[in-house]
Amino acid sequence: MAVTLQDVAARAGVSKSAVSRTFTVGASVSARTRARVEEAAAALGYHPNVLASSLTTGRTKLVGLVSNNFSNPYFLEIFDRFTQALQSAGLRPLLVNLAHAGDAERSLDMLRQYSVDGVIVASSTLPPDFTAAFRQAGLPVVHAFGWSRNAPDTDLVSIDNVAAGHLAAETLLTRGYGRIGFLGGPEEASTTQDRLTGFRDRAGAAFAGARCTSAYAFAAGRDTMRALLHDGPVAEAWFCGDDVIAIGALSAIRDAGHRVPGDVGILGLNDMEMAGWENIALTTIRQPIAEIVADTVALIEASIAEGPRPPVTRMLPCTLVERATLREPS
Amino acid sequence: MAVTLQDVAARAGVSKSAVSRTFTVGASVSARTRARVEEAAAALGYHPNVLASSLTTGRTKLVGLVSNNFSNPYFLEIFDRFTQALQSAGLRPLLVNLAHAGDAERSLDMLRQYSVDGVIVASSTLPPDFTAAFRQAGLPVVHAFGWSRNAPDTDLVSIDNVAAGHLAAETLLTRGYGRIGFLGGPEEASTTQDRLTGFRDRAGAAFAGARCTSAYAFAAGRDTMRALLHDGPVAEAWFCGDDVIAIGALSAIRDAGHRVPGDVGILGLNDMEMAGWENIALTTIRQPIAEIVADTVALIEASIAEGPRPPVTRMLPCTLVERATLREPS
DNA sequence: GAAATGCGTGAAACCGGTTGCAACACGGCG
DNA sequence: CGCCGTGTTGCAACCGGTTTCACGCATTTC
Repeated sequence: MAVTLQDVAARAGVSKSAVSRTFTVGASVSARTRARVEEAAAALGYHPNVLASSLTTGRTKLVGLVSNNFSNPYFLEIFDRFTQALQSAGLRPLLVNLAHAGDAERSLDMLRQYSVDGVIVASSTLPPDFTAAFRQAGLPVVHAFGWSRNAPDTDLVSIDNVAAGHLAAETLLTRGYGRIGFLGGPEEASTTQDRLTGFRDRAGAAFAGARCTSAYAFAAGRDTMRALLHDGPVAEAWFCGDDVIAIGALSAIRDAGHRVPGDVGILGLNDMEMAGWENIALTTIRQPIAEIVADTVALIEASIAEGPRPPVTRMLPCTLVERATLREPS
Repeated sequence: MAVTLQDVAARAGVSKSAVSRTFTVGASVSARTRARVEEAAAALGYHPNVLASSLTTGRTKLVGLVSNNFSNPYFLEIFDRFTQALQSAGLRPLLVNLAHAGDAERSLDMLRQYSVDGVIVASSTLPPDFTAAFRQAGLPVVHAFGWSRNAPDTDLVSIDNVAAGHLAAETLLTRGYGRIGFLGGPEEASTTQDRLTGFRDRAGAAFAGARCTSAYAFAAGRDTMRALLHDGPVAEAWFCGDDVIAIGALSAIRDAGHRVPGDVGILGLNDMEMAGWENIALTTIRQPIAEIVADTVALIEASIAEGPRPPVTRMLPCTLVERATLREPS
């Protein structure tokens, strides 16, 4: 079927070893042999079988890309960048969708079966021992966009969520909103907790309360805001733990006849592409997603190349993106 | 490092063959041997190495999932479903992002290197000979959500885009819009051409003209609609070849002071999740994405299991989803 | 009771590569 | 001329599995 090492060796009139060495960087081959092999390989259209070589080298160049956020459009941007960055690094993303409850264990087995070189976990709401399980299996793991309290010894790349909470509270207060509240994502997400902590800290007496949604989804933001408008607590401005939630909340607020940003202010988090669309124009806190992805891939590469080392935590700063859902600073 | 077949064999006191057969369905093993092997495997935590077995079986259970639509949120829904469907079928998605020009060839080599069992191409704007290249390499290929004119012999699962064009024109005319136009996606996309063909056919004398955008993106829809409002052709209603484009167009129309759906009607295509958000409420034509994905995966499974067969084309019907960007039928 | 049938088993070859090792060629040196 | 070091090469073992094959054994059949 496919062209093998053997075929190339036969055609070039050399041994298998010679061919193998031609395609191994840093191996000792004479210029003459290399030329012959390369010519034969080109003529036959030979491509080394990564999987076969992985048997002896122990490297598959496969990286598990694990997530359970397949409904938040923000993650498409994340996947886009991850796949591109991995491809540039010569690594291949094996995508794992943790949609259902039982998927976690099975995925772990699966990634082991394919002997992936490393795992990137992109999510803030995974079962807490999931990341740890990889780590325990001896696989390099980097957790991006969130973290597990139960896996303090894994690499982590993320924004500083407490600082994001600070920035949010300061921003809302600066704009002259009196009572300010927090409308977070799922309660169990580490990011939600951290953002709330930072926000409440800085809001002080102006803190009007917090509510969590069931998911990072428009409907969740809309319904929770509806309930909030009906039952309270009331606030003049809300910091939402995610842009999609913020957009849902916006929709509910306008439906109820309130004006944004005059009556109510809304501040999102992420700066997903849609936040910039003119008919949404969400003021939001931007995650430096390019840097997060680049750092994550760099860490995975380093772990693969250099073996185990003490875990690294990298917290990146956020910035405010001014649009139209918050009053101008007075 | 990892537990191997050999380890299990030693512990169970049997040969490698016996262990291998225990994990091969339909192989001949006595109940007693099977029990012993299973116990040993469980005790050791053994999982067969798929990659090693792929050497002899020729099956990796890896499926290339190739796309270049990583900026259209609609595709996150598609990836979500594909990954879930593949996982349920015991297959693993190796994600390939064709963002850059040179990626196509390299990806082809790459997928061969990993000896994937099959390839799913999810896009309508790929270089036309890309799909054909897979086919020529002897790999099962299914093209979903579009097709290549140069690869008439590959499996195809898609909506009937000409019929979608018919439906669009009929719908707009029924709602009493006089002059109707088409605002399509990228001109080179097969889907754009087919939708236009169907639309123009049925619009007849009411056809006001067509314009293509540079990408499936909000900004493209917005900018093209701005230009259209400025330079014409003028139309009372537009059929947009994609929801994101439609949403961009909506934004431009409202910015220009026109009312939707009174002055101008907008009809999208896809029914992505955001189209249903109350603050967007886009009337659109729904692609039966669940069926497309299910059929695609079923075809890949069949191709892998049964080998080459004549190519299959499956065209699924679309339905109209009523929301708020088109007048009610009179 | 002997021969035919069948299943279950292990040894060994093989899948497509990599790599340790020993053999070898070559040039430079004393 | 002999010795040595360097650089190149092929052989063979190995990675972790699968599969062919022949054989042993128990069961069935005449």
